[in-house]
Amino acid sequence: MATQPAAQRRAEAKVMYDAFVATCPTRQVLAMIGDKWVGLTVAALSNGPMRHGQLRARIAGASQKMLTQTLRLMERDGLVTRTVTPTVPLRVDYELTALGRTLVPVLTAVKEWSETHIAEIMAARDAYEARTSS
Amino acid sequence: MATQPAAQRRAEAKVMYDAFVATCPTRQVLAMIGDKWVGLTVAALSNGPMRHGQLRARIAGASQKMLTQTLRLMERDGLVTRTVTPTVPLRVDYELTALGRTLVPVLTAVKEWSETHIAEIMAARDAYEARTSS
DNA sequence: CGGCATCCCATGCGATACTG
DNA sequence: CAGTATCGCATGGGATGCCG
Repeated sequence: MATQPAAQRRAEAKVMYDAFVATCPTRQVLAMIGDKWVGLTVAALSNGPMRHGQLRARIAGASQKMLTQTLRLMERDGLVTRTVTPTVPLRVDYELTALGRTLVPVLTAVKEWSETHIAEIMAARDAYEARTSS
Repeated sequence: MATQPAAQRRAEAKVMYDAFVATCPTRQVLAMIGDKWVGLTVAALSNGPMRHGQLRARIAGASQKMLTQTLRLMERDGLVTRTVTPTVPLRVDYELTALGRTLVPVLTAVKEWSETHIAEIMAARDAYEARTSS
């Protein structure tokens, strides 16, 4: 079948894109903080260490699985420390690292932009709905 | 079976969470800019209007479907304008709105945080790998 | 050229049940 | 109490082909 130019170009582009993503810090970080639960977790921990169960209660809506998964991810990326106290029953505390705390202002900036512009966004959505459903 | 406390509490918590998310500006915005392609698209358009095809080439890795979908979403949220010139062949230009441009500094802040701390993150990942695969 | 509809696979994520 | 494993549905997103 010789070559399949279109498909091949696509494949190459994808590889290049993947490589790009792999080396682009911003994309990685955006994926991280854009994660469904990371933002909330950082916010919850910004007041001090919390136990797994406390976080569960604080975040309400995250399944236990998702919370664990999110915390593991954040631990891996050096945003939180995980401290196990092997008593019975077990006790596990999570705390923001120095790196994790530097993320707080960034999330605050996003938060402020959000609160400032949410009304415009909602208005745009309403206008869009009105325009398209006519 | 009277009531099913656990399941019921879960259900209620979920409803409350959904309501919370629906009204929490930050979560909505985080979901928006955390979207796989929105960040790159804003970056691409920050230099001026671009045509659909140009964006395709610029972003390389986004399928046509995803690009269109992303642009629609951004149009809906009032971040970009979509201008159709009904020539043959068709020509469509996208441009950031005033609202869209206010988002640029926020993304820039994220970008700067990323570039500053990516090394730490990578180091944390390596350390984590080394620790867990031992 | 740009957009939409269809098909289809990969992944995300919740529910549940079990282990330490 | 914290975590893991399994299942199953819902969604994301790519490929392709047709229409304006």
